[in-house]
Amino acid sequence: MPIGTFARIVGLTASALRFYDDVGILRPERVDAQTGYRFYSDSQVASAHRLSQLRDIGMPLADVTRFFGSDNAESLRILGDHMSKVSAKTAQMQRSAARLKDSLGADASLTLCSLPGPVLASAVDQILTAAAVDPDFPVLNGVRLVVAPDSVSLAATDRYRFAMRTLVPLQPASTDWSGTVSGDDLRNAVSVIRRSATVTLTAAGNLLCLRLSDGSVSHCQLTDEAYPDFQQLVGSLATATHRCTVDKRQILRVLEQQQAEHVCLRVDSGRLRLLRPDGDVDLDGTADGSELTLWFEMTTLYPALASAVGDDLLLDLRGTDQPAVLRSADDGDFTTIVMPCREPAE
Amino acid sequence: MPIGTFARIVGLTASALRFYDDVGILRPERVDAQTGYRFYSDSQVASAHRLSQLRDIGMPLADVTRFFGSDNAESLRILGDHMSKVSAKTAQMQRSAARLKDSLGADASLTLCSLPGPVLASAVDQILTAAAVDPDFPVLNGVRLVVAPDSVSLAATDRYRFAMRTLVPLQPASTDWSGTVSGDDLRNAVSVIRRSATVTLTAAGNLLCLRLSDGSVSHCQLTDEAYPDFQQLVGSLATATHRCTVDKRQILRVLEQQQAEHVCLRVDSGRLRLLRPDGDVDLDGTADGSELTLWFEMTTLYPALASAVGDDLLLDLRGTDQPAVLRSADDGDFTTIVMPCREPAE
DNA sequence: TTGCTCCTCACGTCACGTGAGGTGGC
DNA sequence: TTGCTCCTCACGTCACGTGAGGTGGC
Repeated sequence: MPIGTFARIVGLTASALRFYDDVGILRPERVDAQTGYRFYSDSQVASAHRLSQLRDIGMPLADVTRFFGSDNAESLRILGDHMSKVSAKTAQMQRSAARLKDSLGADASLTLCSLPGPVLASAVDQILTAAAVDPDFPVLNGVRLVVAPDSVSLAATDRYRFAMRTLVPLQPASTDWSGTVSGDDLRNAVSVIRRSATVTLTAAGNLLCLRLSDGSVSHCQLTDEAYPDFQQLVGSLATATHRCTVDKRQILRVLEQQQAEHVCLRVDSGRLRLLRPDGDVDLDGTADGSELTLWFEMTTLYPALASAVGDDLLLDLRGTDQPAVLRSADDGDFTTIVMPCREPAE
Repeated sequence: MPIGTFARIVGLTASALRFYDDVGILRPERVDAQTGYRFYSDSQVASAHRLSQLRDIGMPLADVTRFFGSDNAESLRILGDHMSKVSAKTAQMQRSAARLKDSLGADASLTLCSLPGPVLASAVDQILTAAAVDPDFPVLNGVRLVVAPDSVSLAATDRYRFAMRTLVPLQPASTDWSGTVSGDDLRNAVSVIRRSATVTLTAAGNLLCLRLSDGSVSHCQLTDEAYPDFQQLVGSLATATHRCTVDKRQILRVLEQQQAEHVCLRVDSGRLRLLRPDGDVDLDGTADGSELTLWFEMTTLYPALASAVGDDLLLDLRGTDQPAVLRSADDGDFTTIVMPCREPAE
């Protein structure tokens, strides 16, 4: 096939293919002696496609040549080495950028509050389990931070689950403030946050600055996009129709052994049961209300239970199309709202 | 000052400075008409240094020009936009690399085990709190993975704290296997792991492949560097001299309110107490053994307690220079070993 | 004849780095 | 006189992209 057709198939430009011919990385199978036309064969599609992918990830042509000259294991090593370099470089750049942001943002920044680093890190870990990873909703990748004089709350949602944690600042804050923090930036910062005795949060422009005990500063981007109004969401919940208590350890243990993608809970004569094809399980605890069968996604319910605080949990239900609320039996600082799903078809 | 001196001070090369002069980005304060010698002033050091930093993070000169022509807030925006682009590009590259690795590593891979995604994700979250972030010990940034026929264990340590979690695979595994997984890669993968009903682990060369329910695959680099022999560490612990029970919620609550970098625990007449300058706190629970005063780093002890499973914890002590062991009172699948520290000087 | 693909060859890109050949000050 | 810094100017780098000017097949 001629160069244009080949180029479209493998995702390279004709000019790139001519260049690869010149430098000898990918020679056409046949060159017409008369016209100089290059012709490629079907069997060259695979390697040209791979070449295209290697260039997409920025591998230099010298390494690409080595890659094609090596066996599978060695090629994997070359690829891994390259990506390590890429990661190291971006990590380095992110640190430099953080220092720069710090020196720029030092003035005109607003001090929000101080928290013990390990406490904030645990809270961020808890909350981030509920943040979305959907590239279509970048806002939901973020964490909502609301600072009031005597509380700091973190919230995140992926539209199926909503999690909210409240912390008490070391000193009462002097301002009210709220913003949406980049979840990726926060995830990157959490390791160093955990290793700092205290962390002071300041806001400067579209940056949240985290000042650590050793004087260094981490930065997280803030976004201007509107975050769903979760305070209204929480406030507008209907009264629960079913109140259950759940033993966290037991239900987690049962869920850990099951492979199904959906979980079926049933309220029946004062008890909560987990329905499974290979045998139902009676759960410890109590359940008020009429008979009710609810389905949840395993990937929504398990993280909600696992990140909850304490062994005794309260689960408030409102029917099959209303949110369920999960919280600690004796502690209100971490709350999760979970949406049931439809009964799976099969 | 002449170009060479200036170059050394601001971290740029003389050749780069000549180029910046030519294109008009950074003009020397004075140019000798006779010799063409460039002379820079002290007042140019700051902006040249900033220019150097901007180039280090790969900002194009066109954006650098805008940066210097804008006010503080606008400069921060330009910087943030640039870093967003950088992050987006590396994320894209990492996804492409993952696909490539997958297509290469598909053959010759060894299936290790399958686990529910949310369960694995929670375990990884727990474990990663104990992994180091020290660039001097890159191995300790990793997570040790040990697969046996009927157990999968994850372990990590930063030399002050050691955490180990055991999971039960969905089907008994057919092999014994162990390796050290990149903590960064695992941290990046944990969000998608949590959203997959099941995850199948396979090893191919120096890669751990995580195959998700939707057919997609995430990859984590494995390292060949030797990981500390933690099984020997655990096996060689002396018998505990003090056995305490601790109410996790209570001790966390107390620690969350304190600002100090160190925590002092004291065993005394059958009780465990937390000594604080502003008043000691008697902790609920029991404590066997003679009088003993132990110090811990807040950044070591708090994450150990916060990631522990269950409300009732067992704390085994062995004196001031021996590791303490923390685990759930009725559950052995998550254990943390914590090193006490010296009494702080002040 | 028109429109399309293909060719070669020279030059541009981006942000400098590298020499060659020469000068100025201690 | 020697060694050092500085100068200009041309060319190289890396992986192509762009356009000019021209050809070949339907």
